[in-house]
Amino acid sequence: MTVKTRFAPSPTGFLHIGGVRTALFSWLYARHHGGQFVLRIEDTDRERSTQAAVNAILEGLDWLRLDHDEGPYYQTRRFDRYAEMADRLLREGKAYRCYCTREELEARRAAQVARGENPRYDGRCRDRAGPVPGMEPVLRFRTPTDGVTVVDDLVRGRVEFQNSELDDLILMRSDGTPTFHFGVVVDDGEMGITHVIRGDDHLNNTPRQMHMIRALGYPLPAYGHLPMILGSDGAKLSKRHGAVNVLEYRDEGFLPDAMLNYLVRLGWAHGDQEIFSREEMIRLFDINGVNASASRFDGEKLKWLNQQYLKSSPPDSLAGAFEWQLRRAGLDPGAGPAPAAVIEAYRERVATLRELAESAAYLYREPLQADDAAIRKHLTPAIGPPLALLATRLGSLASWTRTGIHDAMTAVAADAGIGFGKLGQPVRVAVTGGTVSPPIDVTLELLGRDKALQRLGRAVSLTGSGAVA
RNA sequence: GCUCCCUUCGUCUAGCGGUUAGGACGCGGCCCUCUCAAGGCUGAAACGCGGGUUCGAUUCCCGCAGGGAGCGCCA
Repeated sequence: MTVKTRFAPSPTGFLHIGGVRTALFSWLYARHHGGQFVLRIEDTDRERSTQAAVNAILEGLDWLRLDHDEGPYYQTRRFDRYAEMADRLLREGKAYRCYCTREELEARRAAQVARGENPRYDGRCRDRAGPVPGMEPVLRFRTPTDGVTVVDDLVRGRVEFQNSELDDLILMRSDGTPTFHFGVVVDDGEMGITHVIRGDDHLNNTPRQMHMIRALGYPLPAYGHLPMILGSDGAKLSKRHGAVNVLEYRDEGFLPDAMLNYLVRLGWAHGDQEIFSREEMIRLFDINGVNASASRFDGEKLKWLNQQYLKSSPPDSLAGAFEWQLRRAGLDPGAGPAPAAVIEAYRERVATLRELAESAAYLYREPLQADDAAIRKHLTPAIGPPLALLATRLGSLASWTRTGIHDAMTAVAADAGIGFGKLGQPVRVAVTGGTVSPPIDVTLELLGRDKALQRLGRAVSLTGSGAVA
């Protein structure tokens, strides 16, 4: 049997970080077993489904390169199929029409809760003789009333449910559209899904869906219910924990592989290993190793991982995303050094590509934006002459390389009778406008001779002016 | 309220009857150093509680407590 899994989001919002983890595990399971991965959009709720949400899901999966072999299927395009199956169940007596109104249902639920019972449909239309004139009924599934249903969950093990605790789910709404439960079951059956890997918020739905699958005559898939991802405070992951939309992570300058690597380690491990390439994830992942307990999302560790990826990726492979970040920051990538060189110099001092773009902005922006406090502190009158001397020496350098620059600086520092650092920081402030950058020789090399000399010259005039305290 | 699930450092986790309970993020210290990082070394930090089972429980079983999910003509 070839494995076939699916990711079945409902397009009612952006692609959530928890949804991505579910998609990842499902995708990994399929890839690990050489199977198929299906994407299915569960848009049966027409009120809340939007095209924008569909696009966000597609864009997110595409960014992460979680590719599917089939789909995307849209449930709204399969309505006639659900209707057929519904008719069949009705004819076979496995489903029945229910004429209870929402108000009646609600009142009964309230009464049940008041009595300390598990609120559920009481089955009163099960044996109703005829229709109620002028009313469109819903179609309900006739769930077995006794016995036990066992879910052999791939991550939780054996879970038992008393059928008496289950009620009769609605299959078709009074407007003739299918409900989520029915769509899922028909689709999983018809698409030949062998392993249903989803969030554990569905564990309670599983026994009911199993009954429906049997009634429909489909083979039962295996189930694996993944634990939730919580916010850093243990509460349900939401906006106030920071970004929950994957695309925000892209915008923040995270790398898709780092994202996946972080997510795969939430609930799964392979010994002490922290870094997994895509290939390793696929080779090593198995659902048996997945934890049953919920985990918290830790943005700090994600950043650390992202930097690990930044440091180990070929700079050229990061160039496109870096340039994209520059443009987002309103900078022109063509106005500065080659992206790969900047990445090379900065990747161990930033955690994200966005931070990189911010840190390296001085390379692309003209005129320089300088920090006043840094100028006051480092561009003192005393440093004026050495700076001027350095400018002269650099101006006559045969070739603009970091070693040549470094030698010139060493010589000027010696002439001035100061340590390298006493010269380095003022130069850094002069050319970057701040106190933080890669090694100063590398920084100057990156900037290029023209800009470096021009900024040095301006700094010299600053040291001689009243601008300095 | 009812049903179901979960419980190892602050966090992510390793562990699958006998370990000085390991690693990683974060945090502290030291080293390196022109700044910031990165890196190296190092330190503090955990088996929720109570019963069993067993020669022996972090590990198996049962309670309790705490946390979570579900209980819609939402998905």
